[in-house]
Amino acid sequence: MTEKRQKTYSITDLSKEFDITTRTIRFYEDKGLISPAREGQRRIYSSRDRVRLRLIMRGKRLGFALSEIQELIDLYDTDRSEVMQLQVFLKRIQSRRDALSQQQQDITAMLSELETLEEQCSGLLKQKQR
DNA sequence: CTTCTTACA
DNA sequence: TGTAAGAA
Repeated sequence: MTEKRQKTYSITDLSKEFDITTRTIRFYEDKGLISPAREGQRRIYSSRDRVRLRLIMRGKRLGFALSEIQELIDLYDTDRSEVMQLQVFLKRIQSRRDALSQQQQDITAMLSELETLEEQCSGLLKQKQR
């Protein structure tokens, strides 16, 4: 009596919910990130697919590559111990953080260079105007 | 009217 | 990823 009324969604339902186009959803499917059921040609998305899409969007926000997200998802439904899943996830987080830190340093360096260059230019201009 | 595939930008 | 085209 505890039927899990498996709610299903059309591709447009999900596209609206996540503010993405149906093209994007099919794109992710091509990449193997999601595998919705089919009713003939139509794609039928389960609540499980919906969760996956949610994970994909989160990964995207954090700047992870689709390939990285895919790996995490594959692990998620393969190794249920979740240990390996977390280990890989930690690595991803670390490398992402390293990359951002590097960018932050690069930006700081560039701002500094621009500042000195600006000073030199304005100084040179004042000389010529005298 | 909604979704699908395929091809091209 | 967006867009367009033709079929279902």
